[in-house]
Amino acid sequence: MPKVLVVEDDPSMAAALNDGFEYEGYTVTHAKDGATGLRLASETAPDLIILDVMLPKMSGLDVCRQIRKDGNPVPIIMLTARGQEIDKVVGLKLGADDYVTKPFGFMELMARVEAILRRASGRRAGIEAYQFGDVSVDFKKGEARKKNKPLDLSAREFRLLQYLIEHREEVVARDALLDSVWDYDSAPLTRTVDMHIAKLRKKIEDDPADPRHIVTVHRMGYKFTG
Amino acid sequence: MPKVLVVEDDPSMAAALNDGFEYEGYTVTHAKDGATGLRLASETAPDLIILDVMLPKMSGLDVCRQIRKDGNPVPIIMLTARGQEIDKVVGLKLGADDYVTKPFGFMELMARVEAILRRASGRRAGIEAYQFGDVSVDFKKGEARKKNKPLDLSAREFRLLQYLIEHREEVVARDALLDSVWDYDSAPLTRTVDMHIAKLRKKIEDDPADPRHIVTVHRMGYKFTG
DNA sequence: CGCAGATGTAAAGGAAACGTAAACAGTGGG
DNA sequence: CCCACTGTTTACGTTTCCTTTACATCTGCG
Repeated sequence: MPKVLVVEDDPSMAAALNDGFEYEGYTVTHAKDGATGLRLASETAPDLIILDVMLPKMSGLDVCRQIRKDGNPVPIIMLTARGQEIDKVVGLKLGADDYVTKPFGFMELMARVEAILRRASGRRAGIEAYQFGDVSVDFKKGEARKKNKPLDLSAREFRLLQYLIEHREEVVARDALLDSVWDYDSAPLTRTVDMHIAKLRKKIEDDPADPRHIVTVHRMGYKFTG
Repeated sequence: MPKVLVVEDDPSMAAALNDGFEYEGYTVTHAKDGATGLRLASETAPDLIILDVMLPKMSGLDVCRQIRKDGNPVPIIMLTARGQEIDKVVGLKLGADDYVTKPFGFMELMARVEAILRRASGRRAGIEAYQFGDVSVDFKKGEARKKNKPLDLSAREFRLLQYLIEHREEVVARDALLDSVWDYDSAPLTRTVDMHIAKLRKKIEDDPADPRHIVTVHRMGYKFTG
């Protein structure tokens, strides 16, 4: 049962996060300003910190910077208002692990939280079956369906999809895929990955030209969202 | 390593259960709606089903009822939200084995799971006999028949067929077969497996050129479907 | 807008996997 | 020793699908 520290000055937002996380089984600690957040970050040793960028007095960026300065590697997710996109780069540079732009759905936040906690705990699922949208995949049986109709996936496509799902909500680099799905000793000099991504999209996406599940992150790789 | 099927539409709850069970060493399959849950319940033959009562379209109660209607005696634990206490009686009447009210601690759930699995631990061992289509096999006696006529299977063919049947509906890799049916320390550099598959097909399939029971999954292995 | 690098995607060889027959090898019985 | 039987390897034709290539399109940036 992970502990979450929410640093947020807006009472209604704080209450919403509190309720949401508690419903999901997390233990929540709440700080209304940066100084308190900083203190609780070291005192309560949370597994994760949700940090609003806009805070009275001490900004979330300062809090983040100070936490890292103290040598605390706890995962941090930043909340930014729309139009503060600049903060993305700055925040990530300062040591945040992810950021979410307000307004956001709680599900979206939870997806990131889970991805980050999964990453932090180093546990990889080894998923045997998965379902997203109208697609279901059973890796053990080597079967996939969309709208309950069989999908004809090749072996490579299965492995690629499995890897993406096991790293869902994370950006996966091409050479990471070449490493794991193929057995290349690193060599991003081929377009093979892109090729297979395209084939996969054609099979599992409703509109392959506007993919919802396998999205490309320019200059970084691909990300599965399901 | 028992298999658990989680039927839950809420992604974060599903993820929490998934992580928890995997941490405890269980193999987890996940369905996001009742129809999929129903299908996976029969296809993956889980040792236990965690079933949310509140599901889109088909309610957990309906899923439970249908599973029992299909004659599947798998233990089922229902998840109900607080205030749905009525469901307890209904659920248990419909054939659920236990129920847990949300929110709940994972420890509490695990205690019930273990209790139920201990109770239902009439674990299935190595298969002794099996029947599919017009073929029947008795591994204990070492006898096989097709259309009621004796089939002449060699010892190796028996072991191969037994392994395939014990893993029916799953894709079995060649090196897994070499490991289990032969005693090779892994070395897919031989065509022996393919050879024996061909021989088996010639004996048990109606049309060996278009096999229905032992199908090949390109680049992955073979799959028995009975 | 225009450029450079990155990505989408269709088409085309070509490599790898597979089915199968036939040769080869080991074993036990008469 | 020969034979029957089983299991393994080899060889080759066929099928599958992986990779490469080529070009169109897009993105980020000045």
